[in-house]
Amino acid sequence: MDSIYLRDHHLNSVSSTQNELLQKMTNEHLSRNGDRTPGGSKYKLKKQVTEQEVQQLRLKINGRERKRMHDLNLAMDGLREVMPYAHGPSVRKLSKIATLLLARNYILMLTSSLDEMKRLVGEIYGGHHSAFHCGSVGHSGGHAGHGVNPTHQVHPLLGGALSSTTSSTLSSGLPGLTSIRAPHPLLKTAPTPPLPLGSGFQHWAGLPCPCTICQVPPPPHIPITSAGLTRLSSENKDVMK
DNA sequence: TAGGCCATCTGGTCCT
DNA sequence: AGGACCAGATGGCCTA
Repeated sequence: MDSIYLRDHHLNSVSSTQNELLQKMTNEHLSRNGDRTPGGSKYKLKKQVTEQEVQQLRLKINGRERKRMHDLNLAMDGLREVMPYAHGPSVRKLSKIATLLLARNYILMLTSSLDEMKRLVGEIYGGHHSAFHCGSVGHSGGHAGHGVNPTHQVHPLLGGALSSTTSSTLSSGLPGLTSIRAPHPLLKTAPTPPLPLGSGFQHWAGLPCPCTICQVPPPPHIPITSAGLTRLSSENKDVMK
């Protein structure tokens, strides 16, 4: 298909400056297509070579672009996997735009949940950090996942709270909550019911934390409005039946 | 059948 | 110079 597509639709309009060779060969190709006058044997030989080289170069570039898009799609699939949405063969996968918008809302929801958790911790422990059940207080190392650090010092979600000495910053409400619903025009659809958690979505990556903090029921699930999910929603209805 | 979504090709631009 | 990235164009597939 590639070669056919190349010949029939694009090669005649090639004027690329991707590199000098391609441009030079393209010009020769254009001039050849322009009048189609048969040239001498010397020209014919050069013409054939350049045409092959143009095609090879074009295929090479196309292949790179294809691979790049495939990698992008793989990353998108990886994002879909961690999204709190129903997975499965019978469920249509999220579109790209829906995945990105849903991911944004999900991050905002997690951020607000984190702030709420910080606030609760601040209220419960009131600054008596030494009595914190999770052991010694210290920096957990930023993005280290829960359970990754064998020392298990400070719960990752609480790092910022414990580092703060005042509860004023902790009780600053839920700044991100109001922005959960993205103002994206695609989100004009009616609010969707709470999205079902995917089978792969588990609290703390499937490792139940013994901390009492983690025993606190999670905040009410914020409905994640999804954009352009009308088709998906209808499919889910069928799945739910 | 129209519209949405996607894959692919392509030319241009920027970066290393 | 070569590769990465981006946006436009195009055509196919699917659904309402």
